[in-house]
Amino acid sequence: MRENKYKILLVDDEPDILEFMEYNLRKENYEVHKAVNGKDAIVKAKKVQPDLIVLDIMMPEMDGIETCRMLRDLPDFKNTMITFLTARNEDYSQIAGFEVGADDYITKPIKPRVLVSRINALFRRYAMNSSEIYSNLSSIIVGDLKIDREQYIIIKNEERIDLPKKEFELLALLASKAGKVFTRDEILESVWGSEVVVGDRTIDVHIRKIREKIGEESIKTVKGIGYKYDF
Amino acid sequence: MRENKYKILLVDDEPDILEFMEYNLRKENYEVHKAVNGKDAIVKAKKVQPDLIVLDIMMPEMDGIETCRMLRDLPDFKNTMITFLTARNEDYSQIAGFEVGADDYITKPIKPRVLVSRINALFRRYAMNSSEIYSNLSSIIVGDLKIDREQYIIIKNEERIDLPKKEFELLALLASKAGKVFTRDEILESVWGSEVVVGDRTIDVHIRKIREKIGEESIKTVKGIGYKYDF
DNA sequence: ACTTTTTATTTACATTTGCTTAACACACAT
DNA sequence: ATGTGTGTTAAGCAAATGTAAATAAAAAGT
Repeated sequence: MRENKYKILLVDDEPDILEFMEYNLRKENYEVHKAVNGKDAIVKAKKVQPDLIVLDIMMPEMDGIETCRMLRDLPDFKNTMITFLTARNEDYSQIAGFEVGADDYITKPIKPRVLVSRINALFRRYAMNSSEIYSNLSSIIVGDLKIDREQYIIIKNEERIDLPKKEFELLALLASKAGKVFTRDEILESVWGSEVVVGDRTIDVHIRKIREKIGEESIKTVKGIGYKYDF
Repeated sequence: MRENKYKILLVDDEPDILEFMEYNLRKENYEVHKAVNGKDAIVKAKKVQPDLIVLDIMMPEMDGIETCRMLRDLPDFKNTMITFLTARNEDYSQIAGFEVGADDYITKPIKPRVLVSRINALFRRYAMNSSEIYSNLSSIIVGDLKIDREQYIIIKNEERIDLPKKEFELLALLASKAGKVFTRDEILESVWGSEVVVGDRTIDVHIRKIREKIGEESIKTVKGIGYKYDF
């Protein structure tokens, strides 16, 4: 178990929303801090060293994306979880957001139930990543899946699954940071490399084949952005 | 059993972390030494000849990966265990440090329990490698195969098979770590040596001849990666 | 030293496998 | 309706590996 509470920093220019989120997250026993703009966020973040930062995208002066970029440039926050708060229809800002290194996003209007379960899920994975399960460096374990780089096989329910190279690399990427949304560009960059140019449907087809082999549930589509491994 | 304690060299630029780890490892009866940067690490390592070196990746001047590379270039530390200390959630592209020859990694923040059990596990493996496997150096047994290095012969089902040198070395390599996929490069490096240049089909032909003699099943092709011995 | 035999490598092609594409279906939002 | 993005399928293509036979190199025998 954990000695002290998880720390969350909420960043939004609307005090009502801050209050609302704070109320719901405190109930879940998180330690909540608040900031009302980008600059404030950076100052507070340095002070409290939160485990998770929730950033509203639309803010006057310095928006969430810019704030995220600045946070990621500071060594302290290279590995802090960051999730965006976005209005449902802002496709453009969403896409820009993930290239800056966000892990997840939550859409407005915020429903308490969704907010809480989403954040709980993030912390579940976060806890896993730092625990002993990682004892063997050549294999990643996430949920009921074991990805063994050394043997180049996947194990699910004691059962071995062989995947071709591209499928393996793609799954390994998604699983390397469960819960994080990977944009199509990130996937291409990482699995195919920067020079290679492939068609629009290539990733989808690979995703489909992986789903065929390990089940439909684990890989979730995030429309307009990309895919994430979830369990 | 072992007459004297295992020696561990801890390398980190933050004295607090050094102290913290030292305290927990001494309790477990390890002999602990410390270094505060890469250069210092190499000096101390030469002096104390540790069994395990724990290297922080993020260090000013010479980082952990660079230090590891330099250590591995010294004949004394070719077989010393090295593990990295890394911030959690660093995706595995950064953990490319393992190509430098690390044995494990431990994530920060460090929990005493995890640290200790992880290091104990490493020494358990270490002890195995230097006792059972090496004491028996002349013969490896995997599945229904016995590989006798001394006599340069293979025994399968009580039956003696002699293989020419290259085929023998190749099979011995694959069998030395059953299940592990050896890339073509690893095979070339290990069986042919780094300077030798041979054609594209050379390995395949040898694999084919081995399969002809010991059966098709045991050596599996992993397309795009290499071969593995599996049973 | 020369011949023979064995082992290693290359060549040229066959075969297999996996990757990508194209064409269309579907879902969802405007 | 129309547009945008993703799902699905099958087919063609390309890359990686398999294979046999020829050649080269090394070892062994005479």
